[in-house]
Amino acid sequence: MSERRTYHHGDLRRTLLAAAVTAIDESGPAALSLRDLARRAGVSHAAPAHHFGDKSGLLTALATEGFELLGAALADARERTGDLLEVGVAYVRFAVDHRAHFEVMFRPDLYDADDPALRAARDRSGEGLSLGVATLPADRVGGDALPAQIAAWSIVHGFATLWLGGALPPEVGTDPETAVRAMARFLFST
Amino acid sequence: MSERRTYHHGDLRRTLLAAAVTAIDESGPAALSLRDLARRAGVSHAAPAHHFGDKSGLLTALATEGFELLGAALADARERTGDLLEVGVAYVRFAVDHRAHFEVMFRPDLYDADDPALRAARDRSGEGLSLGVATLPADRVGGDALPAQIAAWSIVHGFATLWLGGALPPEVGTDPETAVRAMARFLFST
DNA sequence: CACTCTAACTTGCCATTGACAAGATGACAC
DNA sequence: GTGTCATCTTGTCAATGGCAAGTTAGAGTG
Repeated sequence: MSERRTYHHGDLRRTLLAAAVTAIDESGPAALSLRDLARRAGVSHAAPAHHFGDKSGLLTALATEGFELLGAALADARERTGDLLEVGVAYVRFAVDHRAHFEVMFRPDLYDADDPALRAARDRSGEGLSLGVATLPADRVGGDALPAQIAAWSIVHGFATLWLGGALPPEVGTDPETAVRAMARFLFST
Repeated sequence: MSERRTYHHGDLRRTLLAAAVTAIDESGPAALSLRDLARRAGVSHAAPAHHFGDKSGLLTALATEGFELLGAALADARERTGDLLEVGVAYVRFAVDHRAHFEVMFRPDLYDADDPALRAARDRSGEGLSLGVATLPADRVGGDALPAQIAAWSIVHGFATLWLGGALPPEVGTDPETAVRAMARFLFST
């Protein structure tokens, strides 16, 4: 980043995506500036355009990367534990650990939601959760699995969003995983 | 808006907030431009600054208005029905019917989250949900009410966010209220 | 009614940004 | 060694947010 000897950067695309993550972590996706990313990467102000076309192109790439990471995290949790609760915990953990990705992924007005690569990654990550719901006993889910899927997704997504937004009261504590498990204990205690 | 005879607009503050809602409904909060709002209101490009200071000031006012509307909607549902489910439905309905407000309210990087008026409105609207949870029978909630509150909030907030983001599969249908009720039936059927 | 005071709004300006066009560089194939 | 093309740069333009200084009208005061 600091000292570049060659005219060609060599790995600018990934460098820019990493810089975007840092910048968004610092000040949110609204304040993101392509020129700032270029400065962070030590390249000219127009270099990002070559790799991503425009700002929404860069965010499309970032969201795609995010959906791929999320899909992998959910699949891993399911294969390791076979337990829907653990898949849910992994969802929240992903949101907290990859805040910048997560904040872009669910803001389709920032990127091109019709991009084929993005759609594919998004669909794959969606499978992660529905396969997780499939680990529930059939009599628990009932005839139609859809409400169970929507419920599971809403719970973890809502919690993650509220947590990231700082909207939850301080009594919830500082560890999201603990709070998610307490919530699950309440919901499925009956 | 169209024909202004007097030098003073007379109701510019509210006009600008209404224009902001329209603009955000059209293209999301990221694309919001103060100068565009000024054009919509038929005033000069610097007029908004007089009422709101800067962009984040305008969004602070919009978020405050949103929290007040949400608080009123939740209180109304609770007083009318005394049923937590109906409070939850009102939450989702608010998000769908006041999309622009909702999208700003939970994006604190866009506004000044420490503004006193905003904090007051936010706390009042938060009460709406916790009082709703208080309508549940005590043995259902258990010793600590916090997990129940977080759960209720996460469910409706997550559903609303996913719905607005267009992330839910098309099989969910076109009426959010129906989907919320189906989800609740699944969660509390046991 | 005349006068003043001030909130409401305007005009003009500057730095920054996203986007585009045209040019410079160098890695790689042949 | 030569050409070719992706990669990156320089230069430019319109639009934006924000600030400073000026203008207007309306409300209050005598």
